[in-house]
Amino acid sequence: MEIKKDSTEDKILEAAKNVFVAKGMEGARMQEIADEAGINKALLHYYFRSKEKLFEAIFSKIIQFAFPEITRIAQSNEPFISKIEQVVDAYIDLLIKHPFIPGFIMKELNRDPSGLFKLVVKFGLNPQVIFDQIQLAMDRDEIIQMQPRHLAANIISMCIFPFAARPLVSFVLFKDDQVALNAFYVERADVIKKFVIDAIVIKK
Amino acid sequence: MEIKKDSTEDKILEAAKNVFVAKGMEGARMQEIADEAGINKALLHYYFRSKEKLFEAIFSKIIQFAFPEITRIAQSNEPFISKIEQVVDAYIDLLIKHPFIPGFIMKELNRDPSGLFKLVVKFGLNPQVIFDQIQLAMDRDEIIQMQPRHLAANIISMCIFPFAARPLVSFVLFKDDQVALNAFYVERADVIKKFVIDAIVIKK
DNA sequence: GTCTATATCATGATAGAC
DNA sequence: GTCTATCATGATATAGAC
Repeated sequence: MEIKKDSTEDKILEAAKNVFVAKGMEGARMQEIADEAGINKALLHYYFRSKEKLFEAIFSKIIQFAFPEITRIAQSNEPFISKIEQVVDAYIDLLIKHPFIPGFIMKELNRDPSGLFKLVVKFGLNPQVIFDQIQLAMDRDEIIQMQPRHLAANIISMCIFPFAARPLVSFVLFKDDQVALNAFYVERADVIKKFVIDAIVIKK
Repeated sequence: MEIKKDSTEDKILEAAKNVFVAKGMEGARMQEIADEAGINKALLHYYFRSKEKLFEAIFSKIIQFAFPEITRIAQSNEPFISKIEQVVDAYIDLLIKHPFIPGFIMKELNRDPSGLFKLVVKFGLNPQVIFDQIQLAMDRDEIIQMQPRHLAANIISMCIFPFAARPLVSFVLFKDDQVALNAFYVERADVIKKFVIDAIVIKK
């Protein structure tokens, strides 16, 4: 996610990422992006024809980053529980390193859903593969019976929501104590894994 | 959440709610609010001095609505599990009736956190009461040991996130089949209750 | 490629008639 | 209270010199 090189185009991309992430498409100002990049507004339009095009460039980069290859993990040959653990670890790790991603995506998701969908399709996220794997684990009595979509929703929700609502979590749960907040996020991976396993694994 | 009466002020509030919810503070246009209310822009400024003030009026109404009295449920004298069930039912019921709330709050949460915090404090949400109740249930061996903040985060996440990310859930999980999507939301309450209970209740 | 200066337009806000 | 007309600002975008 570090775009930084030192060409002008890279400086613009890095600056635009920061401003768009902080303010969103509507809140961002071309002037602010230019200032942050250390250039002037005209150059932004020279490299990217319009604000819209610049935003799309940034948005696309971030989406690629935000959807890790969970389908790949899902199709591996390991036990189902092990796959869940890997997915949770992969997500929490990504979110700790780039905590701005959920807030950014959720903001733009409500503004212009179609823009996101094109990219989701383009990067080949295939939910059916995941549901099939869940169903298989149920048929094998590895886990209890439940609708695959709900299981997926539960896991993803517990991973992403505390990051998407970061300002609220910080204030309500930790009175803005950032050290405690960061510790909380690090703990999330183990907490979620244990919680899910206790909920769905069939005790023998 | 229905503001509708028929005075001009009420028409403005209703129109402003719709537009602010759909577009957010930055995306909303005074012209559009005026059109939706069937009046002209000047009247908006006559009733509410500025866009900012109008937004605050709407935001405050919605926040009051979004934080049901979970502290009240928490302090009742019922078994802990029964309280969790009531909280989940209350939340899902609210979200099904007003599915726009999470998206709206999350958008503004990232734009101006302090505005939300003032209101959260004002309406007296006290997380410590909830954590104490969770701790008590653990001390009584009703549920397994885990950090109260994580348990709360897990439950709230599973309730809210699928609504906050509605366009994504609709597209990725249901290919925009709205009937199936609505059924999914109705099922959420029972699914979450069972999931949480299986994860934390100590089997005797 | 990079800059200054400017065109063009949309928006929030106000003045003033009725 | 409600309207029309207008202002003031600030934004995206472009023209043109270097």
